[in-house]
Amino acid sequence: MSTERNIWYFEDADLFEILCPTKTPNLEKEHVPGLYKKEAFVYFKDQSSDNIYMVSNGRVKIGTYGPDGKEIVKAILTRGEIFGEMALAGEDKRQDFAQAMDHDTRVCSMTIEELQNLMIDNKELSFKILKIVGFRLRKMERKIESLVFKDARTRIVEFLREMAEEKGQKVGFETMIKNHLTHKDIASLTGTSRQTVTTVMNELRDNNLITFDRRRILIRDLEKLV
Amino acid sequence: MSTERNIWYFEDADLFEILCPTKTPNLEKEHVPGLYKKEAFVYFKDQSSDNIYMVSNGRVKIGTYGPDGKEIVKAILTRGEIFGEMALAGEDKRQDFAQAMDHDTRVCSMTIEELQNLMIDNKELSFKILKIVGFRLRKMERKIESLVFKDARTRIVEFLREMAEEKGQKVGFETMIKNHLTHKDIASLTGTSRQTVTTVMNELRDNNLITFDRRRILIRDLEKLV
DNA sequence: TCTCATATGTCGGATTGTTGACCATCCATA
DNA sequence: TATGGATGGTCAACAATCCGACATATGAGA
Repeated sequence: MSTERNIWYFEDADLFEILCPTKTPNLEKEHVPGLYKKEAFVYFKDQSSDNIYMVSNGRVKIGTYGPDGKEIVKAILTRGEIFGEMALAGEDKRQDFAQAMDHDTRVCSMTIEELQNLMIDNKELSFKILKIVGFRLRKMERKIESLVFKDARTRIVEFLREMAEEKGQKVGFETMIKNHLTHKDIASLTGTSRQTVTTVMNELRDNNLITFDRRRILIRDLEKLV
Repeated sequence: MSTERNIWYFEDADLFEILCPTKTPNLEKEHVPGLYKKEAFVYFKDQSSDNIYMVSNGRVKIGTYGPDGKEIVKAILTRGEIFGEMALAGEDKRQDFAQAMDHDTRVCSMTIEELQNLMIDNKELSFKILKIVGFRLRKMERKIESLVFKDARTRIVEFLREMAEEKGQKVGFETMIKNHLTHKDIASLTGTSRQTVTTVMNELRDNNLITFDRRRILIRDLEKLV
């Protein structure tokens, strides 16, 4: 634990500042965030992996396609979240696509080469990147456990809790999740079907545990949502 | 795939030297590999994460426990493979346990602090570690896709193929996998049940695609195994 | 060699969740 | 404001596979 503290001690390097340097406009030519329309792709599957990105505005969907061509959504990212970082870790071609979900989606980027050069001079940055990748890894492991062990209903409920904890705004006991996802998205993220999501969410609403409409979900009491 | 494998082996060699330096016995006091009996734990779940390990001999099972106390096997590692590396990436307490599977299991280790010091002086090592973690991440992603998309039979078949490609010995068209796992282990690794594994494997045997006994599996022709 | 715990093989019933089908609702935009 | 495509709601039928139960086989250790 004290070890832990030591590691992150230096780690003040603010990734946001590095990737989206709004404050230091001396090199601004390079750092205009990419602007994407709704549905536009930041990158496609199988494209070569040579950039790393950070969401500055809007939402970005990371996903891939199943054997039958059906889309799997792996993650939906919002401001400040990094993606495409697998390029750093030896990925050759993109395994996933990255697609803007909102109209005014802005994404900052940097080539792997640039970032690697920064990392060489900046140990804290290296550790931070490692930490980010490690964090993803743990999240992924939890997802696997969830898929193996838990039934569809539980997976959906846990997904809602996670969303609420990560991106929700607390208002007293209640937690509000904006940026509403479609049932289809939630199904894909939890490995269930669209119909099951609908059923479970309605059941939760009937039990007065949540309310929702097409653009937000309100969780009455995170503690009680089981 | 070839790219992937090249990277892996090339770097592995180095790491092996660092973690299990058999050739440079000048500091041998430190580098006697830990010796574990069958079933002995290298670390337990919830123990603090302060070492990184490499299997030198025998097999090590990485796993955790489900809500009902049932064991989930996440990976079974053999010589040259690294584990416990999440400690580097900010893990505080072990999410998994690591348990020796064979009698004379030997494991080399190094504290995170030591390794971090090495990494600070050795940029290449940092990148290697990052790649290893990234490699894990991709493997994990494939596993998730597999769990979401594919039925039990397919998952089991793909698992056999992967095992064969990673650890099998080719003999002409045939591929032999030693270190036989129990059906229970395979079930846990693929997210299926013990009975389903038995059924599928017998079906494969009936179709003359594989043969097996309790200590090895022989795949007649990797191409044809579908 | 004998014995017992562990591993494998097989079955049918129970269950979960997917699938497809169909209708209702919403909302962007023409 | 009219309209079509996307989204949400619900149902019945079906399929996969898990689970419990039980029999058999194997092999490590007494």
